[in-house]
Amino acid sequence: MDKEMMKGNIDLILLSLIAERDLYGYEMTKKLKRLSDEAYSMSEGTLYPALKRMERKGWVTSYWSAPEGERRKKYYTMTKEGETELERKQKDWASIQSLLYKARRSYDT
Amino acid sequence: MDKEMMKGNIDLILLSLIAERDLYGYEMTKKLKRLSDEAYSMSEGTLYPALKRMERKGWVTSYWSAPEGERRKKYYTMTKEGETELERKQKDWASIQSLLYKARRSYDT
DNA sequence: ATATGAACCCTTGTAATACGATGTATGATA
DNA sequence: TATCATACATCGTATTACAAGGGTTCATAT
Repeated sequence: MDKEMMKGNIDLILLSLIAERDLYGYEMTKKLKRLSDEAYSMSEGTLYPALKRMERKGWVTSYWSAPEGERRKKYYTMTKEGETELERKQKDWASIQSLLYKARRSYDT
Repeated sequence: MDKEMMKGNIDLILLSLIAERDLYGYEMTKKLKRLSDEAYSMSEGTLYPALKRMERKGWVTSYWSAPEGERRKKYYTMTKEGETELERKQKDWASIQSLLYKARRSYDT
């Protein structure tokens, strides 16, 4: 997978995951790898700053889990603002897709 | 349109346009604006460096047009390498789309 | 004549980003 | 006890998109 193409799409991907259910960071990397059939590995140097950024923007919030005998995990959950932003990004994605479609058929225009 | 989301997609968009037929830079901005129903304006500060970059990578080549009585225009045309790269980027785009699709249905996984 | 604006090309500076490298700690397993 | 997977985090580097600015040419309006 072209890493340059992930630029700008990282947030959309993470928001899509978190919208389904609360996840912790490390779990996201594993899940993305599995969902992409091992094609894409999000580096932790990408993931954790991205989560911080999204929290700062108010799209997600986090909480620590502390069950007995388990390792601590920091879970992320969506906010209303995050849902709004996700919808916005989904629309943008669709717009770019439409633009690409038209570009491939624009010889005479 | 979210400008952060354009990152990494600029090259794909431009390659898609140039693959259809040779274009000059200024023409590309007008065409993109029209194809997007005025929603997206690619700034010239984005366009020209992008074209230079792609030429440096061997994806496109350029030539000046010099018809009588017309302004000079710098046209860009695809190379074999550019076609290969376009196909690669189209596959990457499809992969991300598939990943997004799966992410939205991954509650139990 | 000349002012204006559109068409056309380009560069520079800034902020944001993705990621490799690196660090730390804990729990399980060999 | 050594090692590996799990889990969180930061820093430095290269790359990027874009606003702002600069320049030329041509047509049209004043």
